[in-house]
Amino acid sequence: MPETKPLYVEVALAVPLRQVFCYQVPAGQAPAVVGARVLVRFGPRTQVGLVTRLVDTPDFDVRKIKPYLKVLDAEPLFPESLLKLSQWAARYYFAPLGQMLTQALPVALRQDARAELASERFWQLTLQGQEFDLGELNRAKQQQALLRALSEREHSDDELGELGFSKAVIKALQDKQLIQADDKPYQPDLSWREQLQMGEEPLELNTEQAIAVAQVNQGSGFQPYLLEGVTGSGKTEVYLSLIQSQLEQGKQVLVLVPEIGLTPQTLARFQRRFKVPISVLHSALTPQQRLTAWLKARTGESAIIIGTRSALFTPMRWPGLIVLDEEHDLSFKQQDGVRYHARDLAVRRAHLEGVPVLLGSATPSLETLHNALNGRYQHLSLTQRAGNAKPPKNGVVDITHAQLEAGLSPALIERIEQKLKAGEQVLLFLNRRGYAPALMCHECGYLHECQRCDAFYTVHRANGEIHCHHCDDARPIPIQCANCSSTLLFGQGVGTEQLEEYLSQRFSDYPAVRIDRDSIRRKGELERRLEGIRSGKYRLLIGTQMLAKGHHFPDVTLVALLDVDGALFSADFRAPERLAQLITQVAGRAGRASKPGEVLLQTHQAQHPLIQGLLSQGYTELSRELLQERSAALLPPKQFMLQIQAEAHNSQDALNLLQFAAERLGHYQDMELLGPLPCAIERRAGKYRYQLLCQSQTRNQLQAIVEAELANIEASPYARKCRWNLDRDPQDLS
DNA sequence: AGCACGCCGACT
DNA sequence: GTCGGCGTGCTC
Repeated sequence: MPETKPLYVEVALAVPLRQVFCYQVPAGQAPAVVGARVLVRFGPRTQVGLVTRLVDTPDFDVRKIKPYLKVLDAEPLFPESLLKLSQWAARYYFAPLGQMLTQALPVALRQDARAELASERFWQLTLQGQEFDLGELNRAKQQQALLRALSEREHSDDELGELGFSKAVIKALQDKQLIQADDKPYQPDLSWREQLQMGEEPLELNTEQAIAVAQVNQGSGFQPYLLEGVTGSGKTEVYLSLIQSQLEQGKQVLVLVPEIGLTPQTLARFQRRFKVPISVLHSALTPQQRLTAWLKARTGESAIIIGTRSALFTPMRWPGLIVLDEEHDLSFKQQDGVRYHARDLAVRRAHLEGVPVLLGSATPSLETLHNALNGRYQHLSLTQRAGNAKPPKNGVVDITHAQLEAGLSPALIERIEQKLKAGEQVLLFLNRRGYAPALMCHECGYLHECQRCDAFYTVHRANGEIHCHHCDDARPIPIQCANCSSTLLFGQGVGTEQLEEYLSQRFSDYPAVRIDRDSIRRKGELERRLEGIRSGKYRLLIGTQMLAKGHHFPDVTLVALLDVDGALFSADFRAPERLAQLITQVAGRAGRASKPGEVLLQTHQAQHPLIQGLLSQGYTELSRELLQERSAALLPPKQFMLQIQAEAHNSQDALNLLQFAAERLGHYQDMELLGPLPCAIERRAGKYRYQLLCQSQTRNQLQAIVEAELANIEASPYARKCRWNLDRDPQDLS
């Protein structure tokens, strides 16, 4: 039977409509391939879309179908596995395919950028340049140096940039006709696959590490692993060893890391170990840089691809392994657009690619732990600290009746003093930036409140502002109370800025350093401060979340968490898990083999079961108990959750939609509903926010019910009167 | 989401 | 008289 050529293509467009659109193949042309971008006329505008299917009989009025304007890619942008992954994710997260695909692509490709590595420009001497006497350029040292470099061999534009030659210098020599450009088509350098060049020799693995490596290497095809390794147990060495095995087979490895600061450290360590091309994808790249890294992964030139959440969608020509480090980290969950979880999609991708996926953490999420304990994931454990380092000693400071100074109890101040006098470093963790979390009037007690949010202004002394952390509104610190005009205003509560100020006075002989979003605004400031800590210049380290991630401070022997009470009574069912992870992670920043660390928690709730459990058993055991509690309470990961969030300037507009959704979804026996409830901060940037929580016993039930009802909800008159979104497997119930 | 169309208030 | 407010509807 002769094959009929499809005359139409289905195109996914970046519009929030849960459908694809049909376009005609222009007369006389071969159809665009699935996975290629096409330029189309969409209503009154022109858009870039992705071909998802070829069809010969469209289910749309043929007379209304327009031809597409132009094919942008001769080849699919993605391998089939990534197109499948995007389709799966769009369905799972109840998102339009076009939106999911758009998020999966690098920004440059969402427009009509060419999906090919540009030809490389090489510079070489002209005949005139070869005969040129360098002495004539004694007054232009840069030009002289460039000529000298090029007289040895030709260099590419990029290489010259790395050597520090400016465009101006190159241009000057070109104008003098001493050098010329030669554009050569890009040729991927795949030599790493022939012969793997090592840098540093691998460290010797301990027994547990060796077992973990052997287990993964013995497996074949798809298999998820949880690598549960206490801090300091050498997870990275296991990653490196597994990566080496893959590289030796000519396979690429994708490494996903959390969003903050970890990338340079991890990158440096990988570069020291392997002399292979590494692509790095993170948020600070320009669209063009990102595209280049993406393309080098696709051609197979990059042996290792390191990146944050969205790097999950980087194509690989020879995929071998996916590693996701600090798998419990919240930054793997996308919080706008399609709210996908990079950890869950990494497992899905590994399945589609037929490769192993390794999730690593000292404090695994209960979701992953659940999968490991029930056998869906293979469970690998590292329980020994490298070099026999002792685990930190934990303790509680009950501050029920204590007189606090800048949030510090006398007992803690004394302990800090002892440590400083002994020449050691101290780390103080306070998850509140700014000077004080509120501005209070001494006469009338008024707390200065943001006009657009249900929240108080945070006082920032350094720049003389009060700042709302929820809507970003900022204004000068008022001189008079907004309520009674008194001038007796003071900061209520303690933030990192105030803590630093206090400690700098109290322990003026010991330099303090603060690491939070405010203090490291300037580029390179974080690196400078971390270097100062490593070199021992700073003795007192003060920080927020930021200090809890990734970095290790071997000379710190006392870690104190100043205020853990807030999280003990949170409405979010994940709060205990998060707090336990945070405390364990912060504690893990400190100490080394010869100097074990000590961890102190300041709390009004010294007897709280979570605190006690954590102190007596540690995360490994406590997490199993928390998991059982979750099961008993029929919460995730036992059951499956969808959060519908709505916001509007008029609260009723948001509530109407959620009530309508609750009414529709409430017809199903297999669906349990909670709400509509106000969000933790009900009004934010002038909008009222509510949520509806939907739960089912199985993923499939949830999928089927929501799929059946979504169109109805969307078509309701309320849907247009508010902004709303779906968050499957929500991580943050605020 | 955009963008056009459309139907009512304050301006040259 | 028309400039422009944002409500409603549509996009292969």
